[in-house]
Amino acid sequence: MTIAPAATASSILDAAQQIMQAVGYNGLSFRDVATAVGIKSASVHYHFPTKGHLAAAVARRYTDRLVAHFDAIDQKRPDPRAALAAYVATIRATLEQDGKMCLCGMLAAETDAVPPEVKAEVRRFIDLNVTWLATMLGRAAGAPIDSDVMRDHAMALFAALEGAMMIARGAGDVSRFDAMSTQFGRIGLWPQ
Amino acid sequence: MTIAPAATASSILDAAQQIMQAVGYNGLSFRDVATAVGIKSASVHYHFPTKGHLAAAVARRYTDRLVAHFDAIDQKRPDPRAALAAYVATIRATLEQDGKMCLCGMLAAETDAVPPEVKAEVRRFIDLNVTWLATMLGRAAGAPIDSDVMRDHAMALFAALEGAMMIARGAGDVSRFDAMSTQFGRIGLWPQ
DNA sequence: GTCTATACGGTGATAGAC
DNA sequence: GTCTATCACCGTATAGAC
Repeated sequence: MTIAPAATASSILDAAQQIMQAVGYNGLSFRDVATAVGIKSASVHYHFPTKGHLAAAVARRYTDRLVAHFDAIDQKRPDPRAALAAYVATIRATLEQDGKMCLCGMLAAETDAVPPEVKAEVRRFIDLNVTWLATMLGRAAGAPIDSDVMRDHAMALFAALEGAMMIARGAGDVSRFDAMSTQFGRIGLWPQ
Repeated sequence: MTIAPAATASSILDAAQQIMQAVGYNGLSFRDVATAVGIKSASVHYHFPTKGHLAAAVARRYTDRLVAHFDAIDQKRPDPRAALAAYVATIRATLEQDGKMCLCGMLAAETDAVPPEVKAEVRRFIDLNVTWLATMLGRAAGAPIDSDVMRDHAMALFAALEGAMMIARGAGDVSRFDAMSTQFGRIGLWPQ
């Protein structure tokens, strides 16, 4: 009986994700991943044959974890306002972890440099966020969910938060994210 | 008398900017720039000794053009609402040009992979946008300009628009930018 | 200013030993 | 599963001819 069947693969995904959130798909290299894990680059190829496979696997796990996170929020926070606050807090935590970008925001910016498998995962990530946010906004408003306006509103909120991560990073001051998300709330981009 | 003293340098900047808006700093290579211009990579090095110099020059010109654009808007559109509408239209035009990112949004995402000279230019770009937007928002509101809240609001608006570019690209549907900017306006992120 | 030639490390990827 | 060895290529950068 194997205790950790895919421990190395998991470590590889961890390292690759961290690198991609810092320097993007183009900045990812098998050598750096291998060094971070403590193996050689050939061993990384054993687990993930190509860079496209590796990046897609990272993005897939990232999105799967988001789904699990949504489930947890839905269970713990029945109030849509509390759920949205928890969502924003999660994004903030990502940024605070050493000033990292959202993985899918980074890949969205790099879209033209990224293989199709990865692009598909980025779209899935965006869709899941928009759908969940639309549901929460709909509940908070008491309006029917999934209307076109709700989805547009949800996408606008999602994009605003992703943009705030990006600009806070670019400004070299992660704390500015808070100032921006406060404004989003104050203006009514999301209900509080 | 030289008619075009720096025609090649200018073409190099054009090509480098286009590439960076598509695939970022990490995706930029001297070879690709040289091919696009129709020269050899050694000739690119003659004009811009290192990649850092080249990228910083691209970013500097990009920001200088923004300043000129602001001056033009200020002259032609005394009404702050009209000025803001012109600003949003400019961003939209950037995105529609073959689905490209804002150069500085791209570099902001890539921040950890970018040399300090370039980072400084990105910060200048952000500051200029925030300052100008704060001025316009202040005028539109009739409130005193440059208050802290105005700057936070301006930065939130700027980040939201940058995020909308990024997510529209990632979603593979540039037209979604319009849906999002409409929402920003509807909600009151900027006065209309 | 632009070229050819070249140096030299990084990079994705594979073959084959252990 | 992981290693060593190797590959062909891409990348930045420089020297020196024209």
